Amino acid sequence: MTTRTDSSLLASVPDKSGDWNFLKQDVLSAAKGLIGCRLAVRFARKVITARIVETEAYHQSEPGSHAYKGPKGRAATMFEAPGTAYVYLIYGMYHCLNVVVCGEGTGAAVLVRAAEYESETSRFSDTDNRKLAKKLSGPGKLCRELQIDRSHNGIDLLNVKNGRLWLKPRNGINKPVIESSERIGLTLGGELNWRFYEKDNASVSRLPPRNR
DNA sequence: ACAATGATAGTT
DNA sequence: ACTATCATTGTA
Repeated sequence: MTTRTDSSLLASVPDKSGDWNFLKQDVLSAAKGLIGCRLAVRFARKVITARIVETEAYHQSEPGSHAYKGPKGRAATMFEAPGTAYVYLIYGMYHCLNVVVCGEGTGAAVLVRAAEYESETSRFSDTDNRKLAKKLSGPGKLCRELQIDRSHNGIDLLNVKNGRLWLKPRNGINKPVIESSERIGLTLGGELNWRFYEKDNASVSRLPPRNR
């Protein structure tokens, strides 16, 4: 409830105008910048929006990334234009949604690990809200719930028209408070703190690892 | 702790 | 062709 002008708060306002240049910068800036952005998904009767609260960065320069071995097979999508969707099947039963970042010809993407539904939570009970908060909390759960699969691989997430799936910039003035940790579930590249999530958000998929 | 489930990449 | 591995999750 502050009334004076705070320049650190105003600094994030340009995101509201739909400036996606941060996706074309380094992969870590892109991963952090996507926290707070919204995912819009068109269903038959409505458009659902969900606010991204957890991401992971992947880059061709490190062995944890599918792009490490070059633009072959499924990883070819990671070398396409920033804003392209990279969707793949994992463990035979789940899908993972990534946003391709950096530049065309560079293999880099940001895994969308968790999001929260944007609206109509307050009129439910606390227990219902806790359940709702967990619906999109994990890369596989998010894709299952939003019905995202490999048919969405390669689509342009920055093109609002005629799409089923697209990105919207941050809404609101405050920048999310972001923390980082190691990426989840990797055997290679596990030492990098390339996972980013909004502090204290109930929809984040996991707490940071206890040991260091 | 582990099973479910299938694409992928590496090895015969 | 065969096999191990997986950017996961739900159940025990």
